[in-house]
Amino acid sequence: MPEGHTLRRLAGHLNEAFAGRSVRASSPQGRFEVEARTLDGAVLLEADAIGKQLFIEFTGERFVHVHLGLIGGFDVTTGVSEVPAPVGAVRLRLQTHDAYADLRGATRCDLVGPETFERVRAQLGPDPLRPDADVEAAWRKVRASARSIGDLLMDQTVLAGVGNVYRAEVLFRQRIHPLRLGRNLTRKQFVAIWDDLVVLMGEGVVSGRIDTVRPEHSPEAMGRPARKDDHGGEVYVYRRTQMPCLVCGRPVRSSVLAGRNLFWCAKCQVAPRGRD
DNA sequence: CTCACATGTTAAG
DNA sequence: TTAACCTGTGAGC
Repeated sequence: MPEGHTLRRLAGHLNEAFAGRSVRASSPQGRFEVEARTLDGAVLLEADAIGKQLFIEFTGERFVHVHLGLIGGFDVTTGVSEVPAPVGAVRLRLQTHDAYADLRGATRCDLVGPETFERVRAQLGPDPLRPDADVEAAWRKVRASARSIGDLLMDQTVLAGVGNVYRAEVLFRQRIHPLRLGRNLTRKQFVAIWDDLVVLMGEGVVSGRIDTVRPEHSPEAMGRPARKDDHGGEVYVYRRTQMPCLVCGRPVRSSVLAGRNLFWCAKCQVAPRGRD
């Protein structure tokens, strides 16, 4: 579920439901009881996402800092005549008379002040979903790095919001092998990656899915039956190990880099040689 | 039904 | 580098 597009979308939903309203806060499961009790009845000013971090600002310069981790979810439901009893392990519930939001499985849900908010924000790289994002700040780090671009794209201090799906897909779309070193990319190549992320992640915010396959490679255009991916979208290489590449037909390769699965096409994304 | 694995991150070894 | 955390899903028995 949660790459940057999910959090930006979630911030939007929270604002639609609660911005400017007094909100009841509770922790039915008990994990965030102290935080909930402190905020209960306060006015929610604005929810905002920076990369994969979610900040919900309440009156009094108080922010709830949420990170969904790998499996967390924050479901927002609006327009109900009656708010139902929580089902399962709801860590934090926000509600009004006609809307509620349930947080489950999050790794972080901290009540913090403006100093912490600024500190966290300061250590995150530019977020492709934010209009004020500074692509040059990311490029400066990439161009000076002896690490691979696959590694760098997942580093939230280099670029905030990209996860394993967008990493695999944007590198395929730009035909750049994930093990190419950052310092060996051209500025043009990196800017192309960035610009593509802006488009892809922006579409993800609207659709709530990750779709990356261009029309000319779509199942219809290629005469294949449409296939449903379990993350909900149509993709080129992510979790398609051993399946034929949608462009050249060779089997998609995979390996593990820094504890995360990496996916690429060995023909479409030419492997680096020597020191790259 | 049980088990492995996942769009993530942190902390321990 | 590995384990740990938290939950849902799909594959396999």
